[in-house]
Amino acid sequence: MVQISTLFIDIFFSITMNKFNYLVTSRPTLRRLPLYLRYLNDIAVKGEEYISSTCIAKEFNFDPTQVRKDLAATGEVGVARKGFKIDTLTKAIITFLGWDNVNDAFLVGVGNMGKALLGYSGFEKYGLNIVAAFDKDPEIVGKIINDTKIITLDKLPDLAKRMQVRVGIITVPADFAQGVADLMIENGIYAIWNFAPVPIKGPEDIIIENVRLSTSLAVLTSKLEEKYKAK
Amino acid sequence: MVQISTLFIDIFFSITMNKFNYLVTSRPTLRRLPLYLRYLNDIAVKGEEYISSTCIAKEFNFDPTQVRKDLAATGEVGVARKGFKIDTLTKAIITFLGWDNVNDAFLVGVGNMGKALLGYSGFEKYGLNIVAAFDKDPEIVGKIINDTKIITLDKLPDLAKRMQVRVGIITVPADFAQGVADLMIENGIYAIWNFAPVPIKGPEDIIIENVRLSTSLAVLTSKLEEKYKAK
DNA sequence: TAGATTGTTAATCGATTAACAATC
DNA sequence: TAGATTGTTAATCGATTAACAATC
Repeated sequence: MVQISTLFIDIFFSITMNKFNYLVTSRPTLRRLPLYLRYLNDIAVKGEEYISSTCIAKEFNFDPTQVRKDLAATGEVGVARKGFKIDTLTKAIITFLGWDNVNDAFLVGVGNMGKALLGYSGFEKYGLNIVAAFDKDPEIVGKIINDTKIITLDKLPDLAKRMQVRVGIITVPADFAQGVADLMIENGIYAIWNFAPVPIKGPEDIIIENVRLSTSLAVLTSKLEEKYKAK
Repeated sequence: MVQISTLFIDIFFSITMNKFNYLVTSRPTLRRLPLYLRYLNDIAVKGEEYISSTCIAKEFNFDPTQVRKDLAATGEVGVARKGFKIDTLTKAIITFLGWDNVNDAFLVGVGNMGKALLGYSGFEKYGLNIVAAFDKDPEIVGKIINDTKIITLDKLPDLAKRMQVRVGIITVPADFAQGVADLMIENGIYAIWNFAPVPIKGPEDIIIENVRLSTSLAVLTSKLEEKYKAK
């Protein structure tokens, strides 16, 4: 399988093409919360008990008010003069993001990107548990990568239904992405994390996150352009 | 090397931590342009000569005015009643994004993610040419992946200076990311595409794009949460 | 008490959308 | 000409930032 070409024609920003957009929390906030979480982890190690919004804001060059508003979204309340209790705040963010509810996930496409994702054992931290990986290539089927067995794609429908899997990860080449997505949706998967370089589409009630590298690259290269011009 | 753990603790949205922010064009526009580009490619194949903003907007569920404003940023002008000439518009976007100026790039960290990036041969399309890859692991050094030779990291300073490389791609584990970034910056690299799960920092004039998966995942999982709650 | 920090309301800023005259 | 589409100006919308009283 020519897996990798899949991945990087396009990546780096998630746009949900669907109108499943009744997000209570704004996207910017949702994007910042994981940043805070990592920072909280860093400082928790140092033995601190409280952290102020001012302090978090400084770390990321954000506005303290913005940080407080973001944190308010999680329901956590701070203490005047002290700030936020690190351990409960951490838990609040994790709960808010749904990272304490583990979701079983299927991954389809065991190319380079698929392998990279399988190799990463930290997804549980984010509430994602890849229970099976699928591919069409008989060379790969049957192998075990990072404790995950590679299964032939034909078995996905049956397994998805029996295991009640809700999340699908797509790491196949562009041409197959929509087909795999359709197959997933047909079989009860309703949240799709798409790493293929084409955005996939689905019914409005399906949650789709398209990962794009090209978007990231566009920001980088256009800044480079401006820098060249400035010289 | 435990490469993969690097990658996916965190990804999926690019935040430049630096204040190198005199972007003439807004980030939202910059993120949409690559989408248009892909769409233009799709329809160019069908033999159309002109495309209207209305039509592009429909494809992405955007507002036609927004599309026109985005396209205006590239300097391309449309024709009333017809729309935009597909081939010149395509070129205008590519030029605007700087994707026609090929930048030589170094990649550091040949783990799963590094390999995935090396395996993807389409970066030239985005103005990126990975000329060398570096790693510390003697097992990998000397091997050739997708026509790119893996070189020992010690040689980076010398080569970066001699080859005048400006762009660095970081695909090492979290703990090494900042160190690699510092090494790059010391040796004249001033644009860094960081795939490590920790944001890297640098002087204000250094262009840094941090790729985060966790951000993408946060949007996905929080939507899942809301969906569960709704039920 | 004094003062840092919270939570909240109001002001600002920027991006999206609406309105519309000009064009081909 | 008629009418779809452009480019642009104005209105709206939403997110960020400022201001500040309440708190510990």
